[in-house]
Amino acid sequence: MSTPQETDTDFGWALFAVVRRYRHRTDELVADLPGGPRGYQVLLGSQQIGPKSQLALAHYLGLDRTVLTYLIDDLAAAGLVERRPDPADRRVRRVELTARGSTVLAETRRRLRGVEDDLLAPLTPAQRESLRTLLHLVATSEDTAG
Amino acid sequence: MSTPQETDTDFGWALFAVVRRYRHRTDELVADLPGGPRGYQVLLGSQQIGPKSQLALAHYLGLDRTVLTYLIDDLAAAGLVERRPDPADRRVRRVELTARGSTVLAETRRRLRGVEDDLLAPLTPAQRESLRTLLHLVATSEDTAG
DNA sequence: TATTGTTATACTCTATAACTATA
DNA sequence: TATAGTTATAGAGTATAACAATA
Repeated sequence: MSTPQETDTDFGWALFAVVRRYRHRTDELVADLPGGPRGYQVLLGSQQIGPKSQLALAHYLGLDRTVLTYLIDDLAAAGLVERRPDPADRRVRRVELTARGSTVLAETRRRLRGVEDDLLAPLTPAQRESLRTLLHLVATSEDTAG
Repeated sequence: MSTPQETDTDFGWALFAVVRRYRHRTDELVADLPGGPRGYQVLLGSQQIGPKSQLALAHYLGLDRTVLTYLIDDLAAAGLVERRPDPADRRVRRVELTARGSTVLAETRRRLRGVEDDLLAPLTPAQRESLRTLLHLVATSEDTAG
């Protein structure tokens, strides 16, 4: 009772609480996409790293390459991405967004942005900016642990 | 190209990136607990809300009550929690931490705290405090969306 | 009739290994 | 021999419904 350290490990707790609410509200927004939330992540990742190999994309997304095969199968069948052979290495399939994939991604991002705004509504604009920046810092900093 | 909104929806991306790293480093710390990460969450939730019904605990944790049954089965078998009948309502089983459960929880929290410190090491102490506070605000604010 | 907790079933997701083709 | 991608299999996790006990 005299040690107010209750909230010390609440970072992990708060992290998962926020994720739970985020997913709860965004699941329906990406439900129409092949692969749902992970399908969206593949589209976003493809745009972010450009036309790389599936393996590179899998590493970037933290997914297993076997999972990525299924996801890309479905996204390609829906015409959102294309597998293009790499002229320099015929084993490699470069994953590229199609024009339609870009459109769908942009539209989905726009709707997700609405949910984010909603979720962060309790914060002031300055606080929102701070939270985005700090979280981005933690997300992109080098991994220091073995 | 002229609209620098690339990072607008990166809140969601950063959120999941941080969670992925957090889980990757903490999974082994809770692997010994019955139920793994979710077992830990049950222990922490039990302490946080006190001896409530399983249904109340399930709601608090965002878990399904059927999942909670299995988790509590395993935690109880390991002597970390106890199901106690509620004298006021014989349908209800109050979930309480045992002395050993409290010890295990405290020790696990201590180790998780080490991982958090590691993860947040790129930030200054002031930034860490800010991030914890802001995330906690978002996590605990009232749900405004239907 | 509604609620708490348990059990049973099926569905999804994930992890592992084996396979093909290229290097 | 090693790597990129695919396929097949089994395991874990999850959701749904049905059930028993109590309110």
